[in-house]
Amino acid sequence: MRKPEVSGNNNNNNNINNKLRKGLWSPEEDDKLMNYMLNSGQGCWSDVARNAGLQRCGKSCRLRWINYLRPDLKRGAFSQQEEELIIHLHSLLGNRWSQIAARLPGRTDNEIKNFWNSTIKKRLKNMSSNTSPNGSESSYEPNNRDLNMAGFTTSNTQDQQHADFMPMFNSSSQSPSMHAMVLNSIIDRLPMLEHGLNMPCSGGFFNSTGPCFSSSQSGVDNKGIYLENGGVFGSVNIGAEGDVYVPPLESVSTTSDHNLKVESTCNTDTNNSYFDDINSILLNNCNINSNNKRAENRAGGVENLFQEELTIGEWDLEELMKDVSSFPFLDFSNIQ
DNA sequence: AACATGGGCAACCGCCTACGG
DNA sequence: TCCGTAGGCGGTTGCCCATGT
Repeated sequence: MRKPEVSGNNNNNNNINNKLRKGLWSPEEDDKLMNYMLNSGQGCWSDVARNAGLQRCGKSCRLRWINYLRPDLKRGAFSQQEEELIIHLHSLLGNRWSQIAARLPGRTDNEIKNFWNSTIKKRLKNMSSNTSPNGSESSYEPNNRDLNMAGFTTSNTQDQQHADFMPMFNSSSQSPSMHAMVLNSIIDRLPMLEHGLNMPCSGGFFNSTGPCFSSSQSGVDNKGIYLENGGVFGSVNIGAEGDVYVPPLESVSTTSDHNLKVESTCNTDTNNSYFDDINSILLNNCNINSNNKRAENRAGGVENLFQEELTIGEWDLEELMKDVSSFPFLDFSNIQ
């Protein structure tokens, strides 16, 4: 965070640029940007800044909108399910925060990045040091190896299968374009969380079925505030008092026509989905009610995890490419 | 009560890419 | 083909606040 300030070191002769503000956004600025975006929709961000009467650069407006003002933001603490999915996705994608964020509706890349750096990384590091006293402390970067160190041990076979999958990201023999194609294909098939009350329906994500950014409060109809203005997104989950409603994440599912389908209730006491088991390991010694059944199922759950990835790894490229375009995943790049 | 410390997170920075002229 | 501009993204900074001493 930074104190609001007026940028005075700009050599640009443009008067506007000379008075660009930096630092924290005031409520008035937020109002201006919010009103402009709701009324006019998004155009060129520098135009947004200018037309909204903001003495901010376009980038700053974009960031403020994406990370704070966007009505579909969930905010609040990350649920366990979200946390587990982040860990899982990070193990596959690394620091591709935007890709990870695309699988967690209502979460921003910045938010996830911060969460990872402040919470998960620290936790994994602690567990790493606990599990392997001789482990090196320097240049720590949680990855699959760290997850293994932290208890994600698998049979040799499955480990190898997992390893067989991951080199797709590392192979130096692939051309960059092929590399990107394969990566994007796989990324597009990763599981994503859905809003508990906004399950994908006929029109895709963010359609209006749940308590939304209701017309009674916002003056926009529930067809989606930006859909009409250029297809930004449909209605969103905002709580009754304007608070962001954090719906229970009932399930993780990648909709009907996908091979990859993971269902998991968000209950730390139930079932042995792999998310639950990851959690039981990562949150080892934490205050989670783990029953005996869960303990017994840990190993099996981890196997499930890698079995899941094995399933991904077994898809052939043709099949991947065939289905890529059919995915209804929310792509925030389309709304910016 | 005062001060020190560390965590959380909003915002900025710099680089890269896409795109239009 | 080159160049300028805007958008996108990951890394980093620095302030606020809770907690500890």
